[in-house]
Amino acid sequence: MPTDVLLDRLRARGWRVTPQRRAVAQALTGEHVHLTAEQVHAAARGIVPEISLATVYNTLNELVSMGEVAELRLDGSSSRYDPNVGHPHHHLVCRSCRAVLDVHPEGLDALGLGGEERHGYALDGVEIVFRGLCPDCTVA
Amino acid sequence: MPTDVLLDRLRARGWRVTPQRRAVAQALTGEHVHLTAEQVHAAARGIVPEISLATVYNTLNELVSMGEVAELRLDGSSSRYDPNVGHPHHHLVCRSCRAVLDVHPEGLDALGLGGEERHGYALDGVEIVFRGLCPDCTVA
DNA sequence: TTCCATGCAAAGTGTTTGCAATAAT
DNA sequence: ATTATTGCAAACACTTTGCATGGAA
Repeated sequence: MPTDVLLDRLRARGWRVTPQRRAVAQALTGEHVHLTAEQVHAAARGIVPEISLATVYNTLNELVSMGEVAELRLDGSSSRYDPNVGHPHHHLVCRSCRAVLDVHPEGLDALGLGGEERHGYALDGVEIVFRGLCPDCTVA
Repeated sequence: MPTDVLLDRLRARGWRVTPQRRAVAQALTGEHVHLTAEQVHAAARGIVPEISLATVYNTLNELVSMGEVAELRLDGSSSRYDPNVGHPHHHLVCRSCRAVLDVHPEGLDALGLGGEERHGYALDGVEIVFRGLCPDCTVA
């Protein structure tokens, strides 16, 4: 059974654990976490002051391609990183301050967003992106 | 009553119409159109060879802030531009070749994607982004 | 001891901007 | 004639990469 602790999962995959990587993993812990690379860097520097931004990017990219972290391009110029891949969810973004919250699928009624899961937001738009393989790519 | 022709709507708003802008508007015509700025540039150069990429970007940004075109950040590094704002819709993206299709809301059953609207894709993921104002920003 | 991860700095993208020349109204 | 738009090139922000050093296993 897979542990719930990111670092253990990574170690199990033969990841070489370094202080820098531990710091990045630590920054990416919790719910409603959607940090930019810059923000991860800032948080990680609080633990390992000499960590470079390049290392943060390298680490984030690995985590994403391992499927341990999701990369979100919600808007703006930079990607956000969401560690909460174990429990599928969607996102609620404030048009003004850009605050991002997780919304859980059970909270969806049809395509609206019911009580609790609306988190008090005044909704004015929904964007849905379906992913998959197109007919051509399914053959190949 | 608002015309269906983009250029007429723009003129009605007091837009100064130039050959370059006409070319951009023309490139952004049709359904299932989700071009990158580079692609719009290429298409527009077919009509006005001397149009610069900067002008394409300037024009696209105006169209977006006028609400006449939607900017999509589906994945990859660059934005895509979708002129089909009159008829709200969602998107279907191929993980392999990145083909993008419009899917119409009526085609959604719950959060799946029914027959016709599945366009033959083998689905393996859905991302939903809700937009609105958070409680703090609603007050302000 | 082996090999991988790190930091740095340079290079790369995609996008934006300042400015003088030009064209739409 | 007036004022906005254009093209160019430089500037920008974010991200990636090459390479020598250092550290994890």
